[in-house]
Amino acid sequence: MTDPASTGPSDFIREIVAADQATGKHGGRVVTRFPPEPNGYLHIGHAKSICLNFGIANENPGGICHLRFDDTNPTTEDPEFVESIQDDVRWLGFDWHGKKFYASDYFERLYEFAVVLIQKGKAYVDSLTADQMREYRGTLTEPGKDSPYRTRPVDENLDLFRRMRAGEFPDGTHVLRAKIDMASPNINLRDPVLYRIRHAAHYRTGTAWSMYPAYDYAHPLSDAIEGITHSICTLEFEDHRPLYDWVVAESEAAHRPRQIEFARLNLTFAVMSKRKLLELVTKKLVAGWDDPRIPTIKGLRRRGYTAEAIRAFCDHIGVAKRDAIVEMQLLEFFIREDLNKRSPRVMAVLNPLKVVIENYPEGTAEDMEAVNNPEDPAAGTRRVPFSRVLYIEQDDFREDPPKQFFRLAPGREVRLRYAYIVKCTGVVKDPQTGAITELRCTYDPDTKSGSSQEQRKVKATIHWVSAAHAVPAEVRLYNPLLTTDPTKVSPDQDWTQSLNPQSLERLTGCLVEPSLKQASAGARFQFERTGYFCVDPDTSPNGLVFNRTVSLKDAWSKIEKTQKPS
RNA sequence: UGGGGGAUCGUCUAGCGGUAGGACGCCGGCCUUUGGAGCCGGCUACCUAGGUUCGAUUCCUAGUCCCCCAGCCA
Repeated sequence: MTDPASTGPSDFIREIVAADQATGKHGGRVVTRFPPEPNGYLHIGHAKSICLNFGIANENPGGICHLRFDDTNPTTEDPEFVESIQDDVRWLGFDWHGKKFYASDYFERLYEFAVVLIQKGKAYVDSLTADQMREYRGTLTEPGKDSPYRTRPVDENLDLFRRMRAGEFPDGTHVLRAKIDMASPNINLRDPVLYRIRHAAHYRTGTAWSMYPAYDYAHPLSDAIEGITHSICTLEFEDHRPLYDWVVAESEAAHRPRQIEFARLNLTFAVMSKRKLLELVTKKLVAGWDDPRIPTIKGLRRRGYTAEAIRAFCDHIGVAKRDAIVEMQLLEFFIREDLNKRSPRVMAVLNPLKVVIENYPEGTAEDMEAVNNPEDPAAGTRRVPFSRVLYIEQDDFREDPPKQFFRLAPGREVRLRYAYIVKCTGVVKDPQTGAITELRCTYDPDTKSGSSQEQRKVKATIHWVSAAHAVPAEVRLYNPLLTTDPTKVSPDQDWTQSLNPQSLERLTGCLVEPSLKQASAGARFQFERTGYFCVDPDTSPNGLVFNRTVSLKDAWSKIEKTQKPS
């Protein structure tokens, strides 16, 4: 038996690559590419593709994965996106080793290929309007019919195409189309558009061009030019493959890449479409591309996700052709698993409840020794100040404790983590509202953490902070952005209606242990018993701000739910 | 009612004619100064119907269901 941990991911695409390597199909070369269009930020779905393409390249000796910006539509693309994409790929831990390309680099060569196509009688300039073209295209069940311009002489096509480039015609007046088969049952083969006129400035080529190549033309040729061996894309391009192959073959490129399709990633309760993500950002329904509630790489990163966790997730969801929706819990599992090993533990009280230890001397404090990470002895220990007045979590006290509630209640004992066992002796309430404002407790000096007298067992240990030493902080809790399954929302209704109004909970009165005072943006911690948190860039000298990356698994909340069936 | 794909535990995924496996999740238990982590055990699946075969999730046939395609988006 081989150790599954040492074999790495395996899937049908890697099998194809391995088979090609075995037969020497590409002379031992493995060249993949990640080809984003710079019209938005990368999200977790792109991460799957990145891990696949760069992963395959990394696994094969001499393999390489190109980063190519598929920038053939100047109206939606922007250098801001180019920057963010590069940043995200690097952050995820991948390197294109200088192989960074742009489809726009190939515009001149693409033009030359197109001229050859025209000369061969394989492409023509069509002057139908967009509406007419739609009519001529036919339907799913009826064949299309030839455009009257389909038989335009080569010389005229050449002249028109040259003048399209020169900018002589307004948008929409002409297109260059492949001459394939208007009766093909595959609609993509019914003379697809190769070039369209667009008098728009391109972020890289400026106004040099007044027409731009279409994806179906630029993409296969870009792959061929770069010597891509395996061109991996998502399922919706499956029926474009005959066109992909046609373009490569007709252009007589020296190299023949193979397109292979796989199912894109879907995640429960996550907004994954580029269109919707853009809508959230532009309508300011979220704070930006890095809002921790959206599954962009920037959002996940700000939320506290690690590149390692995202990569582990991508390696474990697999690559296949069936449509699938991965449960968010799986992503959460991988971030918990990673953070459990690496993040230092601290005590932080999110919803403070004041506790006075009546028999503890006033005006003094003692330092308690706390373990930084029980999973990593090398992380050492730290000192946490303890004193007479503390704060504990409101959830850790119940005046009328339900069954199986092990925490503090009148007359009950709990251990204060790394400190003493305390007993609740009294409850102080607001005379007007009846709300609990303070707990009175006594402590047992013989039960100090780590002391030799420490024999007594209590059912629960709770976290705390010392009132005189604690540091105030804001804590942001994130809940799913969508209240309903995104795939269940009918296309004609406004999907933003299903946004969860409680997706962001800002807790402003939190108190954290003093060791956190100097924590800098990006630092990750486990708040004991609560979850994993990271310092948000909004943190300033005026105050700490934490994001909850993910909660800890919570056995009590499950018990509680079964107790009160609603 | 054209064409292209796909159907295996609740979810994701393996299987390549020979005991249907893993992960997440869920349910028990152990352990625990985090109701965390860890450990142990359990749960649930081959879309249907025929056929080939000693033997079918796998091969064949016919169905059923799901996804994608009628942008001058990618």
